[in-house]
Formats: sequence, structure tokens, C-alpha cells
Amino acid sequence: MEQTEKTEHIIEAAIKRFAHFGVHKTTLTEIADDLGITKQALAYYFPDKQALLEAVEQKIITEFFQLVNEHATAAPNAELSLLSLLEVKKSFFDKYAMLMQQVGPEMLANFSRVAESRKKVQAAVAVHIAQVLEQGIAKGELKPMDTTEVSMVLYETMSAYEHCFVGRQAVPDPHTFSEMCIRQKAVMQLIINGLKAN
Amino acid sequence: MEQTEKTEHIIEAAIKRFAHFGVHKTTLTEIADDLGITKQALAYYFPDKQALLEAVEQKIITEFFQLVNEHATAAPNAELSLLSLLEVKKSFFDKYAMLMQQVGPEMLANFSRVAESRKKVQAAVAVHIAQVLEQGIAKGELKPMDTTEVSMVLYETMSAYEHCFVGRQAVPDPHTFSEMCIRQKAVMQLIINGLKAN
DNA sequence: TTTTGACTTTTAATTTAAAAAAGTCAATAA
DNA sequence: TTATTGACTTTTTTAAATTAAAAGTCAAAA
Repeated sequence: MEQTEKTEHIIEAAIKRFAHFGVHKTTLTEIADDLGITKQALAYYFPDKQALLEAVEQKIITEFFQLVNEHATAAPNAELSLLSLLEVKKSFFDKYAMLMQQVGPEMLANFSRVAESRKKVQAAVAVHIAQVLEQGIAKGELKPMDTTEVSMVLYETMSAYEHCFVGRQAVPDPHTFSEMCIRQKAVMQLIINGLKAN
Repeated sequence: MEQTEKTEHIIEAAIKRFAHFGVHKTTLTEIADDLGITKQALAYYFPDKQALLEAVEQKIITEFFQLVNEHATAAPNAELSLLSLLEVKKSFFDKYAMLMQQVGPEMLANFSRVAESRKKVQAAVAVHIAQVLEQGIAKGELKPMDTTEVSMVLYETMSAYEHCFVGRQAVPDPHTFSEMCIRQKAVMQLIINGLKAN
């Protein structure tokens, strides 16, 4: 088994633990045990926990943007494109529950590089939203607007709901969570209504 | 000095401490000291901390709705009425900083009746918003809509931002806070745009 | 190149002890 | 009877110490 393949296996094992129990609550030894190796062997591929988490996040981020782009190109208009973004987010929350929690003081202290990369993801999503808006304007679906400003507001509002309902708490209970998604969609819809050209 | 007057003095002294240092961090002895009495004397008027906090909250709630109603009747239309609601909220955050924090597990555990009354306030604000929307519809300013649903969304969105920026943390730093208010206003404006009749 | 045993350091969880605050009540004064 | 207090008990917080667990290191070996 070559190195690339091995690191992939490790990342997948890490995701299973991280997504289910949270980064904080899973030990490197547990991940190593799952793979039938020792933590020292694991350390050979990933020098420390943060390095492993970075790789995990990178994989998920790639998956996320791939899905976002697929949905965006498939969407017939800006409105449905933005709503599908919520769907994608929802599916990621379902799939990677404990990895979706917001950046808290703990992550900032222990995993500063990961916290950094989260910021980049946020910025990238905001840029994506802005592009969707611009295409909507170009097609006459939406009124002209300051797309940067509006995309910021849209992104922040979505985040605020996530932060509010899910927060940095443990396992977000399924009912509260799906309620949150419904609410999120409702605000998004109201805002989009105001953006549409008459 | 008669009883009513005395309890008023106590409430005011309590507000000063609560609003500045938070309920949790101020002791009944401190409030009593400020008034030149002992905590036992204070206990004569308010049997426990929760009773005092209830009185404090009641006073502030009354002040809040009075101001809300003044602003609402003074506002020329629904749009400005809703935006002025944000101004009123902002002024209360400025004035009663530490008393404005969201209901957390701690308040729920120690001050259950206060937590209850907070829920009623939330419901009342949502009702107020719904009324403003209905008047806007009646005057032809706004499109017909499910006012209950929309008022819920508006209220929740405002709350989500507060929760997100201010949270249940200590002193919300002034810059972050005023930034929050600007953002809040931006979302509100976007949503209102979508509610307006063409 | 990869893995491990044996190790040190750091961090997290638990316990314990001390301090502070809340709450009680009989007595006392107005 | 109303209001207040001293002296008290109970509960909650805080701080310190202990312990346990996880992270990280490295020379030796496969």
C-alpha cells in the first residue's frame, strides 16, 4: 500500500471519529486503533493532531465546493441556486455533524491554522453567493444591487442561524436542527423576494 | 418613606448593579450596601434574588414596550416602524447591557420564572411586528402576506444576530456591538424590500 | 522507509478544601 | 404590626491539588 493511499485511509478513519464524536473527544490512539496501527505510526504520516485535522477539513472543503458548484450549475436561476446552497449545507451538517461546529475559543487556541482555513471557506462561500447574484442580475432575474454587500448579509444571516441553533454545543438534536433549516430557508426566501426584478 | 417608594429604590439600585456587572456577578449584599441597609432588610422586600430580578425585568419590560409603542405611533409607515424597533432595541442594549444577554442554561436553572417571562416578551414583540405588518398591508404599503409567519422570521433573524454577536458572554465590546446593529439593519432592510407593494 | 517501545510534556478531568453568597429565623426596635 | 438586624445554616463558587489521559518525542529495530 503506497503512501498516498495510506494517508487517505487515515483521513477517512479520522473523519469517522471526528464527525461523530467531535475532534476534541477523539484521541489519536482511537483513530490508530481503528486502523490497526499505533499512534506513532500515525504520527509518521501526520506529525500532530492539527495536521490530521487540516487534511480532514481540506477533504471535506473540497467535497463541499464540488457539490456547491454542481448544484449551482444545475440550478435554473439565482433563486433556486441560493436555496440549493442551503440544501448542500444541510447535507453537510447531517453528514459531518461534529465537524460543522463554529470556530470557538478552543479551536482558535488549539487549531489556529484550521481556524484560519475556515475563514477562507467563509470568504469563498460569500464570493460564490455574490457570483450567483451577479448572474441573476445579468439575466434580468434580479434587480441591480451591491452584490458584495448583499452576499455578506445573506451569508451572515445563514451563519447567525447556525450559530444560534447549533452553536458550538455537542450534538445538535435532529429536531432543533431541521427546524433551523426550515427557518433559514424562510429568511432566505424573504430576502430573495426583495432582490427579484419586478 | 413608604413601601412602594422603598421597593422602587431597591429596584433602581439593583438595576445599576445588574446592568453593569450582570446578575450573576452582583451580590445581594452589594445592592443592600449601596442602599445603606443589610441584606436581611432587602430580603424583607424581596424574598430572594429571583424575586428582585423579576421586579427589575418587569420595570425594564414596561419601559421597553412604552418606547416601542411611542416609536411605532410616531413612525409614518411600516418600514420605518420596523427599523425604529431596532433603534429601540439598540438603546436598551446600550442602557442595560448585562441584562440583555440571552437566556442561557444558567438563567434557566436559577431563574426559571424570569426565563418564562422572557418568552412572553419575545411573543409580544413578535405580535407587535405582526401588527405593524398588518397596518402596512391595510395602507397598501406592503403586499398581503402571512403576517404571523413573517413576523416570526423577522424576530428570529434579529434574535439570531444578537445571539451570535452578543451571545451570553460578558460585556459585549462596543465596536462589535455597533457592527451588529448595522448588520441587523441591513438584513431587516433587505427583507422589508421584499415585503413592499410594487 | 516505516514502525514500535519507552519515554516526557501537556492538557483535561477529578477531587478536595476554602471562601463567598444565599437564604433562614428568632430577637429586637420603631 | 412593620421593619430591621445578628447569628446562623445551606448552597454555590472559586481555587488549589491531585490524578489520569492524551499528545508529542526519539532512539532503536524491522
